[in-house]
Amino acid sequence: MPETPAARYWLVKSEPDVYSFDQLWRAPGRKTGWDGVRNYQARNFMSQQMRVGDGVLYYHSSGQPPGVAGLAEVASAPYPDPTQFDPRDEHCDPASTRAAPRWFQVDLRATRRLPRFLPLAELRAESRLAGMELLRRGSRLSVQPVRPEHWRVVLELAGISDRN
DNA sequence: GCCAACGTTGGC
DNA sequence: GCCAACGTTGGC
Repeated sequence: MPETPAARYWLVKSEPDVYSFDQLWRAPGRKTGWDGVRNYQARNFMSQQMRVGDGVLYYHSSGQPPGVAGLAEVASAPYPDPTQFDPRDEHCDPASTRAAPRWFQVDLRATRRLPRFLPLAELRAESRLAGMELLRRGSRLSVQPVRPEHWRVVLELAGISDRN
C-alpha cells in the first residue's frame, strides 16, 4: 500500500486587534509570514513539524468572544524570522545571529472563511473536543497541533465539510 | 481590569 | 540545579 504523509493540522492564535483573519484574507496572496513567535515549543512546531499544505485553524485570542475565525494552510517551509534581527522591532532578539538564528517562522495563507465564527464557548461545550490542547486549563501555546478528529469536529461545528 | 497559569530569568 | 521573582498570556 502506498505510504502517504499523515495529514497534519494546527491551530494558531492571533489577537484580532493585532492581526485578524480578515486582515490575512485581504493580504496579498492571502498570505503572511507568521513572525514574532517567541516561545520555543511553538517555534519547534513551525521549524520541525509543519509541512506545506498542513491545515490551520485561525484562532482569535482575547477577542470578544475568542474563537476560531477561519481556515488557513501552511504556505512555506520554515525560515528565519526577520524581526529577530531588527533593532526597531519589538521582537528583536539581540542574542540571535544571522549565522545561527534562534527564531523561525512559516508563511500562512488563508484558505476559507467560515460560514460563521466559532466561539470558544461552543468548543468547550462539545464533548468530542475534550482533550484538545486549546481547551486545556491554562493553555497558552500560540502554535499547537490539532488532532485530525478534532479538526473534523471543528469544521462540522462551523458548518462546512471536510474538504477545503 | 482582574488574576490564574505559565515560561523565562537570574541569584545563589 | 533550584526556585523565587518577574513578565506575559488570555479567559472572564
